[in-house]
Amino acid sequence: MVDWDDVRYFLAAAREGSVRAAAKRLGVNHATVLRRIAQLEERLGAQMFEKLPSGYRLTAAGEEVLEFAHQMEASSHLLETRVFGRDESVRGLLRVTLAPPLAAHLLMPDFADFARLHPDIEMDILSSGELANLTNREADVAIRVVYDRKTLPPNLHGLKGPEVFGGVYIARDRLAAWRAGAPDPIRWIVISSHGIPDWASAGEVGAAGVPFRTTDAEAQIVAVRQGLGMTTLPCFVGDADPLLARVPGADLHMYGTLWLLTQGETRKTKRVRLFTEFVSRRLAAYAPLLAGLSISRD
Amino acid sequence: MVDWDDVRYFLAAAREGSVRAAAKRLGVNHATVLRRIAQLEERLGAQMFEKLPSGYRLTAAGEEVLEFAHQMEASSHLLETRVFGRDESVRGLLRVTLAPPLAAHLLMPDFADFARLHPDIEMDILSSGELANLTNREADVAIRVVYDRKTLPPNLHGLKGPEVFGGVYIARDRLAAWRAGAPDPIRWIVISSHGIPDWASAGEVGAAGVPFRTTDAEAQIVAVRQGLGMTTLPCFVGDADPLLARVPGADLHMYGTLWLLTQGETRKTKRVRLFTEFVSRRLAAYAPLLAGLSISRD
DNA sequence: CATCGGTGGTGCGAAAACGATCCGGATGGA
DNA sequence: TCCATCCGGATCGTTTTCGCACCACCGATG
Repeated sequence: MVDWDDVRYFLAAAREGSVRAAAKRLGVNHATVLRRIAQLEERLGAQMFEKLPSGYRLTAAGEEVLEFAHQMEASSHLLETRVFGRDESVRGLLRVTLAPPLAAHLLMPDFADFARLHPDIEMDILSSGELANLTNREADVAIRVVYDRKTLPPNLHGLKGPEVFGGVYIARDRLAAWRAGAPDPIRWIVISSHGIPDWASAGEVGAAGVPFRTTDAEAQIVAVRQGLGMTTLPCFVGDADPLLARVPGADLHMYGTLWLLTQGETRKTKRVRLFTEFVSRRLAAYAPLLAGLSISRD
Repeated sequence: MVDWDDVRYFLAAAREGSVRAAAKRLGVNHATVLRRIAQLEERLGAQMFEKLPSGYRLTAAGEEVLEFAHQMEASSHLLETRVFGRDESVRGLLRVTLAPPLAAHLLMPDFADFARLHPDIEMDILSSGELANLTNREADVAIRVVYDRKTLPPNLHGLKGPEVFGGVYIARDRLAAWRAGAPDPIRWIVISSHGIPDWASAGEVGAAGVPFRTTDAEAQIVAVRQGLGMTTLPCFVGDADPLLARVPGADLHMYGTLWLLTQGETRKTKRVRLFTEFVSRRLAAYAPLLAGLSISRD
């Protein structure tokens, strides 16, 4: 008899394209994936993959099997969401996925409040950066900034939040030094994968020199605080930071609209309802900050 | 993450209504089913069953889960049949040789199952009695009862199966009549070429009169059913026959060990591997019956 | 040409799952 | 009533599985 769980390993390997990547995603050792796939191939009596030096590639047989593996996965997800949706108790696990800056600079205190308010809810904040998939039951609630509503997955239920604006920021003392006539060039600080948004202009302060690149948002913010230059930041980050100031003359720009996303059955759960309503209220209170209206321009 | 294979155990328990029956069907220990279901319930965070003294009954949550478990099973079946149907090398002839009683009284339903599972395999059951020679390519697979392992041909690849025991049997109503004091002598029924095995004693029932001889095993069994006397039979024949009973006081005796024998090149072919693995699993499930443990001694 | 990060594959010791076995209790007949 | 036969559950060695540390190999990169 085929071990159904082997199909899960097969599916991961088929998605990731290599045994090691699949193992990383599954949170197990790559040798385990290797063995489970070998076992599945043995029990099915057919090769699912071509074992290339560059990784695993599906054979024709594997392609056909993949279709039914997806079916099994879909049923498995339905099974889990169904039983989760039945759970009306406040106790239990609640997994929230959101962008790291939202967690670190805005909502973490509110999450803490919520956790104190409901000690029986085990909270799991997934802000590693990857978009957790609600349909795959990797999270129960997603908080995302969406620019075009049409890009929202149609199977998710969305609760609309405030709009998010961003601006161009620089360290306060750096700005003062520039006004005092300091000659050092002011550089653009950008996240490597992003580049300089086309809407960002340097305002009255001219940017010069080569860009300074960081890999993540936190390093970017620290770099700006150090006075290396200026960068684009969401207003709720820049305006809330006492060490930063907006670059005069630089315009704000709408990043998008915040959405609280929930999925199918889990939406009915009491703890999901409690959480979304709680966060929705807090977000409404943050609306001016998010829109960049919390400070007067200078 | 939920272990998909746990769903398989859940499904079996839901179908059978008890952990032990599910374990029997799955061919595992009942403690295993117990653990897997407990694990599934823990990971889903909900009870699937009411644990009644009379067995497991599905809860409302379990009923809902059952539907998707069925979906997973259906996908799993499709997955397996697809990969089997895809495998061109499964087509072809498969010749199996085994002793007639094994075919007639034990394995024929399993052969039928295998044939239904693999409609493209043309099966040839050689149970005429003569020992087909694997080395001479008269058969692809041999199922034999071997007493001394050293008598196995060294060039054959053997897959060891359960041990086979035999006992002394008599018709139930004949036994009852004897207990009631019927004066008719109880005769030994033997196959002409065999005689009475030296390990066979009449137990509490004394044997009298001349032996009754038959030429083949089927006639021997029919004769015993008619109440002519008692005879030695493999337990999987005698215990499975509702008209027969063991002679009280007569001991069991080991006939030997079942072996699944394959030869050289044919062993590598898919249909041979499929068949041997299939039969091996079935044989493992028959182990208690073959060992004479399927009924309590009387 | 050396290095470095990626791949699949392989032994070995630790850890988890398993099977065998026993137990207490419910249940249905003799 | 007593006994046999189910049931779920707990315990205890044993087997299987897993994670870890390696290895060889390939390709890109400096």
